[in-house]
Amino acid sequence: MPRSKVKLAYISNDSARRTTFRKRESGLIKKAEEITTLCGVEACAILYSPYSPEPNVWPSPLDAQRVISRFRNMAPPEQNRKMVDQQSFARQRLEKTTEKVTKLGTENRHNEMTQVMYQCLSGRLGFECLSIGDLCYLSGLVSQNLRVIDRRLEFFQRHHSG
Amino acid sequence: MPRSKVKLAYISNDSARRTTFRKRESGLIKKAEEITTLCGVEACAILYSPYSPEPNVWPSPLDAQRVISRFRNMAPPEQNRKMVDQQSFARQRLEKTTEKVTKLGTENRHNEMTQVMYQCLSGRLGFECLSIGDLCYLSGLVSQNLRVIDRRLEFFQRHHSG
DNA sequence: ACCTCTATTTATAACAT
DNA sequence: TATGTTATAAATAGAGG
Repeated sequence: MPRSKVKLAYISNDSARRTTFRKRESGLIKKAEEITTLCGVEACAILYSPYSPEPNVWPSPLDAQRVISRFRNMAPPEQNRKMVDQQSFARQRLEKTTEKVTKLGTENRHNEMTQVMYQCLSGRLGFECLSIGDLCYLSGLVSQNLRVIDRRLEFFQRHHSG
Repeated sequence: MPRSKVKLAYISNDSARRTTFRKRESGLIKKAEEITTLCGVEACAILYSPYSPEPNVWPSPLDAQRVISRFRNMAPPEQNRKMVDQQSFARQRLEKTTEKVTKLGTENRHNEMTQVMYQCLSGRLGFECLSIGDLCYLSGLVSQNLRVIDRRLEFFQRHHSG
């Protein structure tokens, strides 16, 4: 918006679009950081772009997943209970669905966290983007895997020398 | 930041914090809209606050869930295949976990979309925040439910008159 | 393609209503 | 407490290296 006012439309020039994206991406993340700090609220942002194989997930993949999970597992609205009788059949279906999603979501969440952990271990995500809590979880997972690997190594060594 | 430069720290004054949140919330969403329009990228933002019972989900709950699903179902990294032999056991566990999450995620996603649809139908989410694609999906779901309700009504009417 | 440097536009803190 | 106004800080488009 400096130098000249820009029309709010897709930038067709490839390099200009990339430059604008990089600048505005950091600006957006900065604003997100500021609002959480200033107002003490929870937030997350996910930015996909063709300029990076990975999405930019703020504040961290794990924190984002926690915020997302909260969104996904929201309880069904009180209002549903006040629905007119003709809708009771539909409401029952909602309650069944919601229950199923909540159950499945809880199960799924652990798998997701495990997946993110593996992404960190494989170097696709930097440790520096993880919070203290995330790092504790990671530490536990690493210990578990180390025990498995140690047993495996022990087996190979015994087999080799025996 | 105008009138005076503000320190980046939690605002202890309740009403000032609320005011700042409202202003910055709209600013952040505007910036998110701009970057997607200008650069043609996908993005989503979720803002939780004590000022609203529902989180502010941008661009819409359904679109956000699509972006999130893409994040959750990312394929395991190529690098894993290059891991040293001692780690192969751990890698196999990762592949199994990832496969399971992907399968579960696909199943779960449909339930999530259904859940959001019900939230819209119950008035907890405004239709105006849904995109054209979301509205088409919603339209189909409404039609389905109408058929069920019609059948139910027909049954009651027959029972009453018979 | 990526910095640095402005000229401007935009966002917004404090004030006013 | 919400909404409107304004002075100032911050973000950023385009230029130059």
